[in-house]
Amino acid sequence: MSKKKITIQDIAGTASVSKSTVSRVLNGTTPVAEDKRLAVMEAMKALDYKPNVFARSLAGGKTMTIGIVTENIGSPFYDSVTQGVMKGLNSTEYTPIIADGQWQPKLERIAISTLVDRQVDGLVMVGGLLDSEALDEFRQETPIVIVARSLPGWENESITIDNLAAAKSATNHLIENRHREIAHIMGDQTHQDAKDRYQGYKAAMREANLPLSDHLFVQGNFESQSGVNAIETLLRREKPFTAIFAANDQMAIGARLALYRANIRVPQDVSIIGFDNQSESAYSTPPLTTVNQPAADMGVAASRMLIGKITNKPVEIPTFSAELILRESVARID
Amino acid sequence: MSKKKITIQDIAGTASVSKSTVSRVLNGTTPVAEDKRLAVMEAMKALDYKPNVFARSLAGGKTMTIGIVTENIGSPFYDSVTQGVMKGLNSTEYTPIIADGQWQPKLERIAISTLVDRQVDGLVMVGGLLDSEALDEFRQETPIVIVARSLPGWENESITIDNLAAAKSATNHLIENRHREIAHIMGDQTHQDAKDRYQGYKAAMREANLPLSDHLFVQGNFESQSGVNAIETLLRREKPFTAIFAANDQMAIGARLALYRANIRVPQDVSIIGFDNQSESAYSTPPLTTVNQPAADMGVAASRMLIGKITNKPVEIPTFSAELILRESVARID
DNA sequence: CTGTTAGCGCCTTCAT
DNA sequence: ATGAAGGCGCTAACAG
Repeated sequence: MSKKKITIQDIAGTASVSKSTVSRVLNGTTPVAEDKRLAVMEAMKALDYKPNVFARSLAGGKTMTIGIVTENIGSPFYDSVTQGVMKGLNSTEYTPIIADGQWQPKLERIAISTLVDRQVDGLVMVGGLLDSEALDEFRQETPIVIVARSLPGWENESITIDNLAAAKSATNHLIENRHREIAHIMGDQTHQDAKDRYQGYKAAMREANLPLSDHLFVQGNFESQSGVNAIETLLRREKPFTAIFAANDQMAIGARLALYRANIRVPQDVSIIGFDNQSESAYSTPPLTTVNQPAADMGVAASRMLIGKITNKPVEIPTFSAELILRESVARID
Repeated sequence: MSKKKITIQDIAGTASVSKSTVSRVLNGTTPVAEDKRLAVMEAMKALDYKPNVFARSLAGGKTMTIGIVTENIGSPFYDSVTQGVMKGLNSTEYTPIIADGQWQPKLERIAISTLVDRQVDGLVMVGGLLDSEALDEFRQETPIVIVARSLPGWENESITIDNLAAAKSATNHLIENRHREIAHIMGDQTHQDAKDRYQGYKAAMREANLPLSDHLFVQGNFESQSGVNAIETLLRREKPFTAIFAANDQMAIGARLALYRANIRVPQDVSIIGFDNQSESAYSTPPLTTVNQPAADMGVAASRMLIGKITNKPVEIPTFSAELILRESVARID
């Protein structure tokens, strides 16, 4: 195929112009006479010219790469978001490079450093644990956008849903179906999302004048197994409950399995609501009522927002809202 | 933080040597006097020097990036593999850049081109659809390793398990539990894996002298919904079956849901076996017997193999085997 | 509008 | 063993 790499010089030659002119039509930085422009484009086509990314970066400063920091241990929810980010980048000139934080502040920091050292033109954090100050440090070097995580002080550069409101409406759904003893399986409280969902649950209970007894809360960590454990804990407490609101689908699925083992029927005996609308929830037996977060769309939005920042184009922060997906895991109490 | 970028020149200055020498200790290309070496290293530490990837690539030729081609629509199994690849790269000097083929030959081709244009030092294909010839075209430009897919002619550059054998042993497990009417939900037959699993199933049936009736096969596409549809089809045929072997967990889960809806108990009435050991399978009700593929490990191995090729180090092709994970979805017929 | 001249930061002969 | 010089491919002033 491509024997020798052809450069800007080559096409400059066959188009009888200077390198600069070629560069200009390439980047559209300065107007170029139409005829020359065409000649250049033709030459590029003919020689199958591919600009050298590295030379370009070296000379120009911009690397046309954007860094994505993922936290790949954990919920597939974040994977969807990452997919979205990449998809958003797909239609642009930017290439994503990914580094993994694995939900460990130390590694997250390293990941960001790696990316920054690689001189990415921008950074999108998919979730993450680093606090505002830590990120501020990097923010000076490169624009950053945070998606699927709410961080105080970053309202203008992050994309999230209102977890509190979503959790509240999920809980309300249970209440409307006449449930009174509603247990909550909490997510890892180091995540703001988990806290917000917990608060949302409490708010709903409070407004409905339902007691917020300690025995209704169980600590989980967003993983399925913690859902299983949560039910076991709940059962051991021997206090009645007719519904469960889990802070994510994985724990909800785990809970559902534990109930199955304990011979408790869903939804006849106990109703369940999850969060995130992962595919697992749709094919659970029975399918799980859950809260849908438009993960991929949020990712796409984040990428657009970042590119907006990079190119100094006006960016408005899109709003995303969660939506309750009604499925068979919730029954009405009569 | 780092106000101005410090270059090889700067550290050359503070270490009182020439740029060349710095470059040499940096790359270990030529012996350097121990004292100077130390001086340089100290300077680098002191100034927090970070080599410029782009300059290095421009001048040197190698870009220290490896491309990963993913197919992100579909099974989370491939995600695990990709994770593995990235993890394997993590401990190296190489940075991964990802492009997505989305299980579309056309896009896959574009993805590879993008990566090759970016002058990646190597390429790992996580799954994929392009045929041998198409890949050969790229192979000339850069080393390629294929993982989680078997492609004729690429035995020495791919990492897979023996899908046929695995499927056979899964089917045998059913047979040993005295099942005779075993249905098979096939995966997308454009995937070699799907074909192999189908063949494995048939081989097991044949060897056990069980009839291979047409009404026992249902075409699926690896997605959960196709598992649901498959059961509906099967039920409509009104031919007896006591067990199902699905070509992946997602379809198995879908099948399980459809059975639930049809009021058919698992495993009392029908047993199920899936494939891939995705987390969904472990928390299904009941948990699903499945075939485990060491996805992440395969990914890691692929990255090592690729780097071996790139650096011309001796690489031996590691072997991975699948393992049947016994869970509650299979019952013995008496 | 367009050609010329400098580098960007680093690696690599080539002498020494 | 080490410094000097040239160049990787491209962009960015700077003159015309």
